[in-house]
Amino acid sequence: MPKRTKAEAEATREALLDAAEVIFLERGVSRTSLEQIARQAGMTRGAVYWHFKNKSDLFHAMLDRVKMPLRQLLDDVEDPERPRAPLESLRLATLHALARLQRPRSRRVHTILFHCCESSSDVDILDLHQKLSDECFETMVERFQEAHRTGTLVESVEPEIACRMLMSMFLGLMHDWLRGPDRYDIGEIGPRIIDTFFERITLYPTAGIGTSSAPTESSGSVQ
Amino acid sequence: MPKRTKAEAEATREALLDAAEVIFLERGVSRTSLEQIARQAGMTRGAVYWHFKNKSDLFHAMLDRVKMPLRQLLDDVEDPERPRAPLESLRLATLHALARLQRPRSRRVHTILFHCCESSSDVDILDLHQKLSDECFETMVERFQEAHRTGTLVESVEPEIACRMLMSMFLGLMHDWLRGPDRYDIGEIGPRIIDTFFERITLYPTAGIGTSSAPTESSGSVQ
DNA sequence: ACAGGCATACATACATGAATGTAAACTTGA
DNA sequence: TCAAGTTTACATTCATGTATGTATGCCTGT
Repeated sequence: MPKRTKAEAEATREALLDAAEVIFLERGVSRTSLEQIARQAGMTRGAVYWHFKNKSDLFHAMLDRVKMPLRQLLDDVEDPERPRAPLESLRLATLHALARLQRPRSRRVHTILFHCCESSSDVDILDLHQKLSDECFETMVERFQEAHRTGTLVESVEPEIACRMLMSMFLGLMHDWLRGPDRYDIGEIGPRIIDTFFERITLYPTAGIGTSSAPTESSGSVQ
Repeated sequence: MPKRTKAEAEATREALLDAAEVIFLERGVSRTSLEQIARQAGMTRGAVYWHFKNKSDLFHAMLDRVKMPLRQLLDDVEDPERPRAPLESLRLATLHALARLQRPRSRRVHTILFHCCESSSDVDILDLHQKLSDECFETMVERFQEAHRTGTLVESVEPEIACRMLMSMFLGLMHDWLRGPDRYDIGEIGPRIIDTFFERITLYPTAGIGTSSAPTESSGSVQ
């Protein structure tokens, strides 16, 4: 029954993307044909070619439905007008990114990105990750540098190294957990890892990280 | 000129695997045909099908030429009769694994594993990583537990968490660096990351690790 | 030692199937 | 009716696996 209303057309588009997520996940991107995606959505290849130029286009559209967590992380760091201690801000952002990752769609798409698609096949994952990673590093390292200046970051820990440690840990944790999400509860392990990391590199002038009563002064710029 | 000597046949086999590394790297595994591999090696598909059952078999043969660094890491931890402190043994093993990764062949193959192949396409990467990762965790966590018992590991750091931190950091660093090896010198950044990590979780009864005799105080476990 | 015979180490040819992209038909909402 | 949305049909491309061809190295009997 062709030709639905405009809303229905949009619904089939979403259904196609949903289907793509499922099939990409279980067959891998390169091994899934557009017909498999169409059938999973209850359509035919014609519908796919109407809404998307080709598989690569569909893939990008699928990615666009989930904001990348690393980018979202940065946005949430900047979030309120209320300035936090830089390390605390980074910690919360990381935890938030971890929480986002557990949402079904985000989890599926990132699993596909990490484990079910090749670099130079249908989409240039390399550049995609590259830009995100670089942008993420540049923004986060400023926080670490500020923490280092203000003495919140343990002095023997270089800001650039701390930043790469955090990013590597997060990346590695994603990679490992998404490989087999049922092996352990990321909602429990993840925060413990993040918190332990920040606990080990943070110098507390007065109180601890605890819940949120982190001290935000220590304005004695050491230099 | 068919039918070479036995040594020559073995040489073509190696040439085919070399070619596979190159082409897999630049085209991705699923997009490379066996003919492309054969031509890169100066052969035809007949040679490929003589030496290997199919693309999956060839892929596994390629993997077999590089011992997996994580497994090699564990072997080297156990290496001499001389018993080391568990954390120091882990640190050295990690550094050694990092060094191995920089060797051209290892680097190429691991780049392929991380970025140029899908999970359920030609080989089951998931299981492959899974077994390795689990085995690695089980062995390493014992070391961390021992360090925790003997007081070498900072008490507020749980052994299981420390183990996952190290593994995630290493995995994430591999993933990130192999994505664009020319962005930074892993030979310099890597060890600094590893050393900083162990410096931050180690309690030194008397002296420090390499150069830095930094005492890790701040043991006032808050909360 | 050497002449056959056989297995080896490839190359070539072919049959098959599957995925792609496009064009044309169809069907219904606006 | 017109165009958006979807189906069906078709031509093309391409990789795969296999079957066959073939020349050479190696071995064995004498």
